[in-house]
Amino acid sequence: MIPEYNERANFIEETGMIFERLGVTRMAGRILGYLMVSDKEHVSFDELTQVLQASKSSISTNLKALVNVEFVKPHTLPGDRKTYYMLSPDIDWRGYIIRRFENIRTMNDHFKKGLSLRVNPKDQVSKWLSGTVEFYDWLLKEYPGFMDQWQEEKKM
Amino acid sequence: MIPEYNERANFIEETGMIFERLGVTRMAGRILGYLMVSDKEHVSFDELTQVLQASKSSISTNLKALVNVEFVKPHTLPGDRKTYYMLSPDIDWRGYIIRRFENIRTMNDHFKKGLSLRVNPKDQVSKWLSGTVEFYDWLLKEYPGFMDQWQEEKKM
DNA sequence: TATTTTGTTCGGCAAACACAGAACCTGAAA
DNA sequence: TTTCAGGTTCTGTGTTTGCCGAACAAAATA
Repeated sequence: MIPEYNERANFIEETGMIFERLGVTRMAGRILGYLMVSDKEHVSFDELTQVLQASKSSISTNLKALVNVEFVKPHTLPGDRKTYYMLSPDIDWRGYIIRRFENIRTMNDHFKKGLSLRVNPKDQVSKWLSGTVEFYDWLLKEYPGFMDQWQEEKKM
Repeated sequence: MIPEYNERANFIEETGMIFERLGVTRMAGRILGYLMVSDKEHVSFDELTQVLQASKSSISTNLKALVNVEFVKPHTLPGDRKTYYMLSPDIDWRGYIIRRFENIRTMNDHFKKGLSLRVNPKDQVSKWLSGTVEFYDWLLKEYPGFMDQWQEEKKM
């Protein structure tokens, strides 16, 4: 049973909304959405402008951004001047998680700095800060090992 | 050695920038920054407007938002009409991490939906999608147990 | 009752940003 | 050497958003 046109269209728009909420542009999300539900292995620039009904400039800009963060991979063919695009087959969602943990590292380092600026290292706020730092230090130390378990389990 | 005025001022601005990048307003970040380095246990509304040189409206709005997400806790004193504010002593950073994982759940559910819309469940994109879903399913199942180890280790 | 304190809320402005359209570029083909 | 295909970059515009100031509570005080 072939999915309805509207189901796909909805999916694309939803992808737009989801990624927009994550701080990416709506259009970039739509591109990803289309790449996910298109049954072609790779899609041309022109097809994107048409199916998403967007301007070339918007597609161009967002596509470049997606290629930059390696979510999308350009694909070329001999004797064809066009560039085609596909979901990067090696998007590393594990790496994506790791990058998010790095945000936490930034935050944790900042907390340490805050702690160092406090006069009384034993008052309520200081205690709170050091408790937080303690937890994050633990988390940042342990999470790579935790994530490695995935590889282990897959081998079995 | 008492920290320089400027070190604290810098810290506050940096906190603003960090939280802004996380999608919170700069002003909310500054409030948190000040609460972290102020040596008072709790801080009045008025003090915030003065030290951050911001309007009452901005402080009011951002403070309410921070109280709403339970990063900041209001504190009142008998015989005092003012409300004081402090870092919520039980900000749950573990819970914060968990909430971020919920974003991943949304994404993962969306990927499953995308997968269901594909005609050929064995082509490249489908494989990529199912690989991703597999990893995220694993992650979402296992991470609470992983995080619980923190409680265990602390008990020892 | 009038005034002050302690905020909240509303209207508006300025900056940021996503997108569109058009001008522009580059390399192949005619 | 023009023309065209395939994009990219620049400029303008509508929308969103953070912040401010001013108007507006509400409750204590005078």
